[in-house]
Amino acid sequence: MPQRSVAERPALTRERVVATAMSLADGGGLDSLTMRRLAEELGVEAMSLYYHFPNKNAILDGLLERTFAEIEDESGGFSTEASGDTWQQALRDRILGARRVLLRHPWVPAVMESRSTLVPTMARYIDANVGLMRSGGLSHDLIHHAMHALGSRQYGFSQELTLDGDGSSSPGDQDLARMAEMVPHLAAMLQEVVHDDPESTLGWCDDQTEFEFGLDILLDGLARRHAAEEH
Amino acid sequence: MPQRSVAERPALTRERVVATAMSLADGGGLDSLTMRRLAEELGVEAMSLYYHFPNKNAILDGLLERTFAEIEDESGGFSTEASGDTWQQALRDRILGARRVLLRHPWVPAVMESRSTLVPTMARYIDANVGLMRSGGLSHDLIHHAMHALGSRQYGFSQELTLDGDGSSSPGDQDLARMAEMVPHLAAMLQEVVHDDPESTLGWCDDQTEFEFGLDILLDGLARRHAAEEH
DNA sequence: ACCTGAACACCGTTCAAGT
DNA sequence: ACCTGAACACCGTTCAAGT
Repeated sequence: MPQRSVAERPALTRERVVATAMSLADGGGLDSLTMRRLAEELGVEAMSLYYHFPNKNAILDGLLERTFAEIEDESGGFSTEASGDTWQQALRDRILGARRVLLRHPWVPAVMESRSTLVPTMARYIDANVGLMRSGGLSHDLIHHAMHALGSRQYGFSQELTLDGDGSSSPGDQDLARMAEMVPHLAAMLQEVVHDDPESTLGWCDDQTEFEFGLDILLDGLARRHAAEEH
Repeated sequence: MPQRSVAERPALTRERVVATAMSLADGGGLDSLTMRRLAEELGVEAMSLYYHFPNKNAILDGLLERTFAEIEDESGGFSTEASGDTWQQALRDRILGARRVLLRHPWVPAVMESRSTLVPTMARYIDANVGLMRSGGLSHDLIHHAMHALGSRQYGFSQELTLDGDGSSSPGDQDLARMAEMVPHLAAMLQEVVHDDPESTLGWCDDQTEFEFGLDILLDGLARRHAAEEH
C-alpha cells in the first residue's frame, strides 16, 4: 500500500468515508469495519475520522442513509400511486426491490438492528409504503397493523435463524440418522425436503422462494382484512 | 462486596456460571455480560471461567439452552399432539408461551442471532412444532414453508425496527408538524393512531396486540393453504 | 483438578498538540 | 480548518505458573 502525499490524496469528505466503509463491510463483513481499518483504507489516521463524524454510530447511520438511497433508486423513486397495479402488487414489487439491494449488502440488517435512529431516506421509504396502502383505500389503523405484521420483511429481509452450525452443505444420511433420535419430526421433514430438492440447504435458509411465500401470506391476509373493513 | 474465603465459596460449576450470566444479562443487558464482570459476580478471576467453558460463545449457548428449558416448562412440556385443540390453536399457545419467556429475557433474540449453533433444547422446541403441524395433517413441504414464514415469530419475537430515536414518549404536536413536511403519509397515520390510543408509543413497538395480529395472519394463511392442499 | 497473574492483540474514544 | 500521536479504559483470550 503506497504512501501517497497529502497533495495527491483526495480530501477526506463524509461521502468518501461512507463509501469506503460500505465497500469494507461488503468485502469483509461488519466485523472488518473498524475505525482503524477504515482510516487505513482512506490513507489517514483513525482520529481524523472524528473530525468529520462524532462517533462510529454516525458512520453507521451514513451507511443506512446510503442503503436506502440505493433502494429508492432500485424502485425508480418512492411513488405513492400504484399506477396500473393493485396496492398489494406495487408494495410487493417495492419490497422485493429492497430485498435485491440488501442481498448486495448482507450486513445491513445487523446495522439496522443496532441503530434505533430513523435516518431520513429510511423514513421516506416507510412513508412511501404508508402512502401506497393509503392509495389502496386501507384505513390508517389497518396500515399501522400492516407495518407491524410485515416487520423486517418490509425492508427485504426476515429474521430467520439458521439450523446448521457451519452453514455448509446438506445433511448426509448419517447426520439425519443421528438427528432422528433426538428430533424425529424435524429429521423426517428434512429427509423429505432434501430428497425433493437437494439444492436446498438444511432448514432456515432465507432464500427467495421462502421469502416470497411468507410475504404473500401476509399481503393476502392484509387484503382479506381490508375487504372485511369495507363490509 | 465482601471477599469470601475459598472454603465457603460454592464450587464453580457450569450451572452456576450460566445462572449468574443470565441474571447479569437480565439486569443490565447483553453489554453488561463480559467475562470479567461475570467472574467478579462469581467471586472468581476471569480466567477461571475458561476452565469450564472453551470461550464466551459456549456460555452464550448455555444461556440459550436454559432459555428453551424455561420455554418447555412454560408450555408444560413439548407435546406433539394438539389434544382437544386444532393444530393452529396449539401452535399459537406454544408460541405465545415462548413469547412470555422472552419478555423476561429481552436480550435472548440478540444472542440467537449471534449464535448459529442449534442448542439441543432449541432443536427439541422446533421438533415439537413440526410434530404439532404434522399431527394436524400438514405436508412436510407446507410445514417447511411454515417454518420459514413464521421466522422469528416462532420463537416469540419479531424483528421490528423502532421508529423513534430515544424510545421515550409519544410524539408531541410539534414533532408531528415537523414530520408532516418530510413524511406526510406516515405523520397522518401516526396522528390518527396516537389520537385513538394515546398509550401506544410511536410506531414499531413490538407489543402484544401487534404480535398476535401478525401471528394470526400467518396461521390463517397456513391453514388456508393446508385446506387447498386437501382439495 | 482447579484456579490465578501477567500479558497480548485488539476495540472506540479523549485530549492536547501539531500544521 | 483539518489532521495527528500518545494515551485511556475497556474487550476476549493465550500461556505459563501456581496449589
